[in-house]
Amino acid sequence: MKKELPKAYEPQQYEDAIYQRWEQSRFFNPDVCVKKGITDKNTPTFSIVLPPPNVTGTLHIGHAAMLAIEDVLIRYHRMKGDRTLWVPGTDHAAIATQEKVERLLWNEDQKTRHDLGRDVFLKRVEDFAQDSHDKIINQTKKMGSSLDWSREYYSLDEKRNLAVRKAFKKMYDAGLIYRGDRIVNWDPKMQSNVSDIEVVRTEEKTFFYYFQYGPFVIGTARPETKFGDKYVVMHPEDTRYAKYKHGDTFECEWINGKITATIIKDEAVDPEFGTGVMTITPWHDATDFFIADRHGLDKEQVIDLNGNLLEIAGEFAGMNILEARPKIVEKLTQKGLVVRIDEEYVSAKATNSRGGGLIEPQIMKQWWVDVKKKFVIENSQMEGIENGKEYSLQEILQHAVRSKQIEIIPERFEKQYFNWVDNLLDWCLSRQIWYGHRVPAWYHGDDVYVGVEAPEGEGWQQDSDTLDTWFSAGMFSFTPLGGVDEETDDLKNYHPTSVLETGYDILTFWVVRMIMMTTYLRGEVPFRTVYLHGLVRDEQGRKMSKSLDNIIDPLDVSAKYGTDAVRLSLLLGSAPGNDTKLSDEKIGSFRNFTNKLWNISRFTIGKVQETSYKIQKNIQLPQAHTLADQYILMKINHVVEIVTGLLESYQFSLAGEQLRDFTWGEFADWYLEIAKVEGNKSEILNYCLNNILKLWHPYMPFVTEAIWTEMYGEENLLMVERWPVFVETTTGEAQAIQEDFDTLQKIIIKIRSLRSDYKIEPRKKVSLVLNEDANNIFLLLQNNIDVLKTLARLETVEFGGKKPDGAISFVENGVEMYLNLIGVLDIEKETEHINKEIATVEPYVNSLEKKLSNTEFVHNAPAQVVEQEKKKLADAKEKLEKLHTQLIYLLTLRDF
RNA sequence: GGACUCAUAGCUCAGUUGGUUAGAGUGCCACAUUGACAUUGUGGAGGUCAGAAGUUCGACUCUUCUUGGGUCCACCA
Repeated sequence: MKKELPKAYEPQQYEDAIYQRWEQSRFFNPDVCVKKGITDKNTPTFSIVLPPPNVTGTLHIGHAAMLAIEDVLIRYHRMKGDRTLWVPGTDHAAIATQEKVERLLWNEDQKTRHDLGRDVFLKRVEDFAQDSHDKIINQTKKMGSSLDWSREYYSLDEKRNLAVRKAFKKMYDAGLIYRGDRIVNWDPKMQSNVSDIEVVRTEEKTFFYYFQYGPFVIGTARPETKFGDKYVVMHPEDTRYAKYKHGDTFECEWINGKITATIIKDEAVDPEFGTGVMTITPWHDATDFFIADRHGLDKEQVIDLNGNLLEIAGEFAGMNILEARPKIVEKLTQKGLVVRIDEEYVSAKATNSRGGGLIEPQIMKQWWVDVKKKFVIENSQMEGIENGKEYSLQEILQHAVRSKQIEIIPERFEKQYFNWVDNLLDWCLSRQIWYGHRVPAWYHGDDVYVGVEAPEGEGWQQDSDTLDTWFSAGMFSFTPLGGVDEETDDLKNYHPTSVLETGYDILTFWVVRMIMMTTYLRGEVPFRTVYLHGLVRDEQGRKMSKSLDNIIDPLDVSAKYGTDAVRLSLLLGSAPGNDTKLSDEKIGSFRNFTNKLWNISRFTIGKVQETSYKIQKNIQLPQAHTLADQYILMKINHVVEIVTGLLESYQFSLAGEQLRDFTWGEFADWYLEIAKVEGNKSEILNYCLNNILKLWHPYMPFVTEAIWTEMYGEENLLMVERWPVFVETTTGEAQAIQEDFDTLQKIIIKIRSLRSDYKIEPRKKVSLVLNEDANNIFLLLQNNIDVLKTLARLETVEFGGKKPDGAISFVENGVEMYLNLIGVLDIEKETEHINKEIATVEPYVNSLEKKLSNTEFVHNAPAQVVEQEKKKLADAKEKLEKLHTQLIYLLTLRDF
């Protein structure tokens, strides 16, 4: 016989040891499960590749939410018997990690990466990354994540690097990757180009200047770019400027003397904005760049890569642009060319989301993915994409989701997906940072060689640029399982993966790129389902950030409340794709529930051990002896069905709430209380607890495993037990049980409520009398008389009696009942009570009568609904009648 | 400028093809507590479902508009 469990669950005493047992079992690896006969090798597979956390530090609570959701899916599928694989990894996060280390380097040593040189700097980044990696892995394990560590990968390791080089070469050979001069987002601070989605725009108040430019007045927020402006552009339909013709030239006085300007008509100009006329700076503005491109105009560089003015600026050459701006305006003022200045102008300032450098557009040679170029596909396994036909990457992206070969949950994010994909622009791949995969291109004179390996011969030099981190990330559905052009068992078994679970904030960064890269390289989708979760915010709904000091560290709260409580607080009370608010209080309330489950188990096990019954692990549906037994067995079966359905449809919050309501509300508050009365329930208690632990395991792996160990010993792991199976029953039977139990519950609650209203001491027992028309529930109450008496604290129950003097009446299921409260009945109070109840029932009856007398309702509504309403009316009327009788009785009493 | 999303009890949220006297958790109030449960139990108060119009026999649910939060996209100099 085992020892009694401790009174309270202390997570710290169990969690680490349990995780170790899981790891030592090696059951996180599906191959081991098959080998040990736990999983059948012919069952379906279920696979997830963990979105690899960036090695930029430690995990935040958002990662913990991601781990919790994925672990629920994984543990559920593993228990269901699927060959279940969850692959861990970490991401080098090129730009983010380099920026972080550069910042540290500057703060600690006041040095830049250039002071150290490429090799030394990279060593420093790698050390930092390694340190981050180790912390992240520890945290991930602490959260209970059942990841297959034998398959762990790093986005910058040798295998992933080979995949990057192969993919690049393949796409280059197909003409999908090209090198070209385009306008890019240059960050002078980081000395790198960044992609459009890495740029954030914030509104900022600036001055907006109106300058005289020949016969025109032009507006600009950036006078420092205007040196080279020699084209003046207006809308072709703008009647104000109809007399000027496209291509006309004129001479005018400008910043550094006379220039010749050319008139250009282009629809990109908004006649409503400013004066409807502008000059363009194609080298430093994207709009201007495209205008210049359309008309074949000259492009001249004005600002260098450090943000300083070039020779073209004359006396301002070498000056930083921000320093030069007021001086240029001053000079133009002296020349009488400033018309006016709008000081309240709001413009969108572009900054690098990593590091915050001010973006200065520049024309530069970079590597790009051409998303619109058609290519002949040869490896397609996708429906609707035929081999030998031509498609562009963009078309395949559209098709994959439109044809539902990839399902996005919640569905509304499909709109965001298409909004992005339909307007897709070429993807700029190259970055001038050092940390990351190198562009696999080599130069020798004017020759460019793109390949997996460096070319033979002297004098070749590798491109110094690195690749956008999302280029390698775009292959993460398959590179952890096998390489490009390589068929491994893992790829055969686990790819496409079942679901990509990630935050909605990286739908465009990552999800789109994964679909693009994988459909091209493998001819199949990377995953079947995309499940997007929301962001975790603080209790006031703000984003968590260091500056607000509102960060909740998963390790802190895990130590304080236990990992299971943290997981529950992240899983419950949130909807897919919606942000959730988290607070200490919320986690605390789930810690309470964890402890409740512990005590439920403690009591249940104790109860069973009082009898000669021996606890079983594999237990069939037991025989019910009482209504309560029938009820709880029916209920647990029902919960299995509901929870399984909700998990299958990714409704983690609802599934958890259903389980909690069942466990706390039905099982603990009712069934266990009844079990104390009825006794002799070892088998059913064993059955219930067994199933409850299994159902909770995906949500609360530690406490359930700890209890399981107490019940069945160290040699059994709940983690690989079989998920409960829903048993088909006749619905009529279940409904009858439900109705009977409902009636019993309602009577007990009513009596408790009356006792509370009349301030009857909990210890004091009272008597219940049911009048003579109690036939319909006579048997029900007779059969459950002990339960009724104990839970409602009744001395006696008398059937078919008359109303005792001084008793209060109530109606339940059409039966009038009297609670004998001799000496405590307060006529005034009771009158008030009844009146209050009448006041709620009367309008209800009226509304039902009105509804049913409405012939349109009776004709148009389905017969079933009409019947339902009729029954409601009959019940309510009966109740109202009895309330009136009671009221009259009270009035006669008062008259005495 | 184009979209998306949210608005239900003090707080956090359910409410899935339109038919409920609108629910839960938490907080609050009252009572109880050697009892599996420091972290418990029982009971209670608390909502014109943001506002307006429409469709319908019937709207928290569908449509349109308004108001107020949040988010994404976009080359307004």
